[in-house]
Amino acid sequence: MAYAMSLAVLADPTRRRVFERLRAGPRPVNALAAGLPVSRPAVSQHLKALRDAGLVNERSEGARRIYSIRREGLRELRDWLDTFWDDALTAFKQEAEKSRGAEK
Amino acid sequence: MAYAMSLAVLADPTRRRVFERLRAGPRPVNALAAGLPVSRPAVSQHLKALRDAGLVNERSEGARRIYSIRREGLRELRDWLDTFWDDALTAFKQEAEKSRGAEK
DNA sequence: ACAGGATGTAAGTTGTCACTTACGGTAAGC
DNA sequence: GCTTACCGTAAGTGACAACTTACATCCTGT
Repeated sequence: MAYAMSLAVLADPTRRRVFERLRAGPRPVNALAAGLPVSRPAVSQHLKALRDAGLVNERSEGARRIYSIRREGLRELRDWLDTFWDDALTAFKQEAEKSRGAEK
Repeated sequence: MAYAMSLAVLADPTRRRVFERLRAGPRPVNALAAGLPVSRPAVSQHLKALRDAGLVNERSEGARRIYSIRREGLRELRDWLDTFWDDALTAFKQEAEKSRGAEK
């Protein structure tokens, strides 16, 4: 059920840009917001959403909050996508298709 | 860039339910809309969105329009997800982390 | 040709959400 | 202590998108 939240959270372009920036390594909010066309509070809100979805980790370092990618949070979404490649399912689908008749 | 559209399209719960129903095989709009808490036109609109994103195929069979999953449409999203597991990237990230010292 | 079923599309409404500004809190430096 | 930087949160606003109803279109029987 968590893959639904991952999809919803990653669907927003700005939020996705923040998430992708974290691929280069852990970053404080300042660095994540720099250069983006939105305000820093907006980035904070996006980070909260990412955190609630389990997609990022948060760690305090003095006055800074360091965010980093949490790969585990992506696993459910990945698994869900894989269900569309499942062999048994594909076989069933092809069989149903074949026994159907003609196309177009 | 197509993975962005896939994310946006699959983020909607109702649209995702329609898409998941197609796992059982090709279906006409009628069958897809049956039992859903929304009207049939709503399902039609969702199918258009899925089609524009390349996630489903459409085939005419008499008066019916038969929709089916198009797995190719999911590949970019799948590849994008994989970039977060990429080994070379992880190595780079760990190295950058190690040789850090100064940031900002 | 007409009726009925199946589907796409137009137009309008409403809720949600991403954004902004303003403010509060904490940590580090002078 | 005071100031400044860093960050989260509250409140309000505007745009978009998912939905509805109504209508247009195409196909199939009779």
